[in-house]
Amino acid sequence: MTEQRNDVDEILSAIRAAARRVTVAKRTVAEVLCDANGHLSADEITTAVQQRQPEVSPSTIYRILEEFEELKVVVHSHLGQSAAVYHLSGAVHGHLTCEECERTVQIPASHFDALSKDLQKSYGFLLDRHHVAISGWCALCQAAQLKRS
Amino acid sequence: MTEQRNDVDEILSAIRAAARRVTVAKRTVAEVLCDANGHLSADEITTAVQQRQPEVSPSTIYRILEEFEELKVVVHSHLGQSAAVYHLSGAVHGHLTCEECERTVQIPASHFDALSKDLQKSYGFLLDRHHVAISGWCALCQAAQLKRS
DNA sequence: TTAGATGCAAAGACTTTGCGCACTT
DNA sequence: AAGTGCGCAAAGTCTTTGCATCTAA
Repeated sequence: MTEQRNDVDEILSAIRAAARRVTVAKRTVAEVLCDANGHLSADEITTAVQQRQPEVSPSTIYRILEEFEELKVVVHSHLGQSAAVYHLSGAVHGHLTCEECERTVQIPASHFDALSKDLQKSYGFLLDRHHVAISGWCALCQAAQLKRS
Repeated sequence: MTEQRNDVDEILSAIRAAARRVTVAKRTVAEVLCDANGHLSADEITTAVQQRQPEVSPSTIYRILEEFEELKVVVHSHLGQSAAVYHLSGAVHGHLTCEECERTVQIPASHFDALSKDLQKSYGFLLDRHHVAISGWCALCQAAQLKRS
């Protein structure tokens, strides 16, 4: 219940600024996203929202997430093989996903500074720092694999 | 019809080495993958295979691709928002996907050398060079956006 | 011969859409 | 009052699975 009122209010302001309507469902999604320190799948968001507002349907969650992305307050990425995950766009970071244990860790976007410059220079490509999702193997799974062989 | 016999044969050898069976469907999938210089979605692979062998069903394609991934001859990534794409693991490269036009370009894996070292050092994370998929905006869409504003 | 591979159809996971009512502004 | 937003249910897309049949080895 560590609602960061500031963040929630920022989202609600963005909604008003865009002349969209502030509803209970949107407010609750905003709260859930602010409470979560990491990324959540649409399904996890739905569950969390329904704990507070059981009437909210999954399709509404998707519509709200879509709206939040348009408003640039939320961002999603596709990690691993499964469903998309959503998080506040304020938290600029990359994702490292282990192909073995499927766990994901977040790292500061600064790790991608050099790569970003390189791609800009070589290909004119502007890297989306919110969206960086790297696959590989985490330290633990590497160690486990070594032990096995 | 530029079948690279070498690559195809390598795949077939890998199948035999794993005591799996070489079938018409597998051979055709291997040929399609070798013919394609880039990455293909499961659906595109199915279509291409069915042009040569109309009887092959989508589920078989998925099963074959799964087997090929186990054998480490094929790799898939999730680009953009849509379906997974598959390609030979021999072709080590990263993907840059434009969020605007959805186009993807391949770049040499060497661009990720520095990042790879950094992640290894900072997090013990071993980057999967086959799987790197970066989102952002291509030069053309950036230019178009500038013009608009 | 016989275990693995396939085709078909059905199920599953995730996401989007149509429609009429409800709620925000 | 006016029109956006919502719940519900159905459809859509991509992928997996069960089972009987077929086939490579």
